[in-house]
This record gives sequence, C-alpha cells and structure tokens, in this order.
Amino acid sequence: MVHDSRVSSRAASARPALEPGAEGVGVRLRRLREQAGISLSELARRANVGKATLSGLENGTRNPTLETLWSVTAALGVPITALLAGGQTGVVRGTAVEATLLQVFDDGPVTYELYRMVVPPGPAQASPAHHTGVTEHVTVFSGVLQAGPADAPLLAGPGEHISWTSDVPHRYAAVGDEPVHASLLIRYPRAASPQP
Amino acid sequence: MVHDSRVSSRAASARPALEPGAEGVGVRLRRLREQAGISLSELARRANVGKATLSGLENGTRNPTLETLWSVTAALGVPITALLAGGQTGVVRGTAVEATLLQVFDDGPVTYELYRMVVPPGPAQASPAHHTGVTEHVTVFSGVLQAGPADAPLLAGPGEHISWTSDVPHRYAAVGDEPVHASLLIRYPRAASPQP
DNA sequence: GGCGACCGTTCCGTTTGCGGAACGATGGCG
DNA sequence: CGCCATCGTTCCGCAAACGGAACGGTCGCC
Repeated sequence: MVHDSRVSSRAASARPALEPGAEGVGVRLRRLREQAGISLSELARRANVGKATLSGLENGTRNPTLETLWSVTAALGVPITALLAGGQTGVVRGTAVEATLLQVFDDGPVTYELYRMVVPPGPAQASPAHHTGVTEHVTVFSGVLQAGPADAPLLAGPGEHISWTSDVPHRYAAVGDEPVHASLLIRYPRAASPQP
Repeated sequence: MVHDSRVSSRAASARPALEPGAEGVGVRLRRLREQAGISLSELARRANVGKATLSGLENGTRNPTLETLWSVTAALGVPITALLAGGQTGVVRGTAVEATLLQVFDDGPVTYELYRMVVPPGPAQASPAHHTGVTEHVTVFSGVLQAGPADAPLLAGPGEHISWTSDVPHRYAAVGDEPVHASLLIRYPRAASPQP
C-alpha cells in the first residue's frame, strides 16, 4: 500500500493538517513512553522539551522538528528510527518486484544499499541499465530466482548467490509458482562525474 | 548578516560519531541526491519544498521538521531512516568482529539472519563449528577479508562474495590495515536456535 | 472533607522553519 | 560577444513549532 506522501503546498490549507506520518509517530511515542513507565511530564522534564510539545506530538497535532525527535528518543534510550520505522520502511515497488531497504552503507567512494526483495510468480520485471559500474548481488532465501542481464540471466535457488553488473538492461523473475525471497545488495561506485 | 557565534560549520570532528546535529543528515541527503543524479532545484521541485529549505538542510544550518523530511525522502524514493543512518539494532560482538543484526527471515524450515559486519585489522577471530548444514555468505563492502574454514580460508575484496559451510571451525580476519565492512548472511536449516 | 502533588491539555508570547523571490555564478548557444 | 536557462545561496514576510504558565481533573494523605 503505497500512500502518496507528497505534501501539497501550504497555500489553500483550509483543512486540519494531519500529515500521514505524524499520527503513527505519536502512537509509537506514546507506546514507548508507557513501556518505559514514565509520565508525559516526566519525559518532558528528562528530554528538556515542553509538555505542550510532547502532548501535541503524541496526539499527532504537531509537526515536530528533528531536534525535538532526537531529544525525546534520546531521553527514552531508543534509536530515532523506533519512532519512524514502525510503519513501512522504505518500500520500493517495481512492476514485479517489491524491495524493502534495510540499510544504506556509505563508504565515501562507494555506496551500498541492502534490500530484502520479494519477487512474486508471474511475468518478469525488466529494469533499465543503471549507471556505469553499478553491480547487484542477490542471495536467495527461498524459491528460485532468474535474474541478471536480459540476454544472459542467471538462476539461483535457496542459499545460492548470484551477482552481475547492472549497467545493461536486466530482469528479475520467479521460476515456478513460489514467490522468491532474497536479499539484494546494490553497489554504487561514486559516479561523481556525469557522462556527457 | 546574522552573527552566529556557535555555528558548527565543517567542524573537523575527530571521530565519526553519530552527531545528533543536522549536519550528518545534510551530508547524507546531499549524497543521496547526487546519487540520484538530480539537482537541488529539481529535488525541491519534486518534493514541493523550497530551495531555501533544501539548501539549508544540506548545509546543516536548519533543523527540519518531520514533514519536510518525509517530503524529501519520498521524492528520492528512500526511507526516512536512510537520512538518520542510525541502525543500532541488535549488535553482536565477538573477539574481533562486530556484527549488527539487520533482519531475521524465517522461512519455516530455514532461518536467515542478515548482519552488517565490521572486522577491524588485527588478529583473526576464530569461531567454533555451528550445527550441521549452516552456511555463511559474505559480501565485502570495503577492505579485504579472509574468512572461511580454518584450514582453507577464502579471500574477498570490495564487491566480492564468498560463502562456506560453517559446520567446521572457521575464522574471520582483515587483510591489511584497513577494517573490513561486509554483509553477513547466516543460513540455518531446520529451525535453528539463535546464536548465544 | 480539605489540601497539595501530579497528571495531561490548552493558551500565549517568542523563536524559527517555511516557501517565494532575488541574487551572483556558471554553462550552452546563436 | 551577448543572451538566457539553470545552478545553489541568501533575504524576507508569514505561519507554525517551541517552552512556560495556567487550566481542570484525579489520586493519596492528613
């Protein structure tokens, strides 16, 4: 369920502002606070934020700043992602592939994105070529995956690993009736120089 | 000109610690945007935020609201957590290996655990044999890793992948002076018990 | 019952993040 | 060469998020 999170410009904002994310954040915050066994006033005191701020945040009637979120989560001793990741984390949907971004690892010259991927049975998904030097690495959890360059796809069953350079058109498809679960690692070398 | 006596512009921080300030967020945002190959103006247009907002955000001179972060990350197609970069989930520490559990995938007869692993330079870490049928899969992000069965270790450099069956004693070590960053996937056939 | 401590919400003045507009810098093009 | 589009930064009025104070409500204790 991909919900459109584009926020209309604030012009003509005659409706009560309740952006999609704030509600869930408030609910999760209240749950975390109650799990910690402290009152709203006490948390406000520890986090050095106003009670009004905290109250509005838990009820979803405010649009908190990043600094506020950091203060509150630090006082609770939880990572800030505990408030934000409760809903769906980054889900990228293609025509036949659904990938959930687990982590981004940035090593200066190279960036890695680690996904968990699900390929349902059905028609293959075609992907256009990425930038030069991009490679993809897949380890299959379950099912049988056919993936790789469109002209020379590879096969991988449970526990197997395949990789290819994705600077050519490539594709993903599940072989058989079973959906494929896999981890997908995309490696982006630092392409600071655009191609003419 | 506003006189700000406490601007932390380009503070040459000695350690790569998680700075709760917006500075790290700005750096990551700029990197993600350049990786997507779009200009600041273009991203501002797509995300329906002002260029001033985006500029100040990338330079760490603003304290963005959650709504702004939602809009920008949605326009980039990345999860909001990609900006906050704090995946401090479960952390497993060995004598020479630090692994962060990213996700557990339970497929009935098989359980997968996906880690991000860091092996600092120094003496190797020895691991005793796991249960029969357990396999490990490593994809190296940076550095050179020597890993695998103690009597026949394998080598892998950046972007390379190695795997082995870990039902025999095995080891991990960084080759050279550079720490090794890698993803580690452990596959436990037949409902295995989590690692103590 | 009266009273004080604490709860979470609401009101209010101040602070600040917001988008739009204007700015100088840069590059493509006739 | 001038012209124009686009880049990223800076200025500015406005709306909103902020902390502090006041509010009504509930509980425990004398």
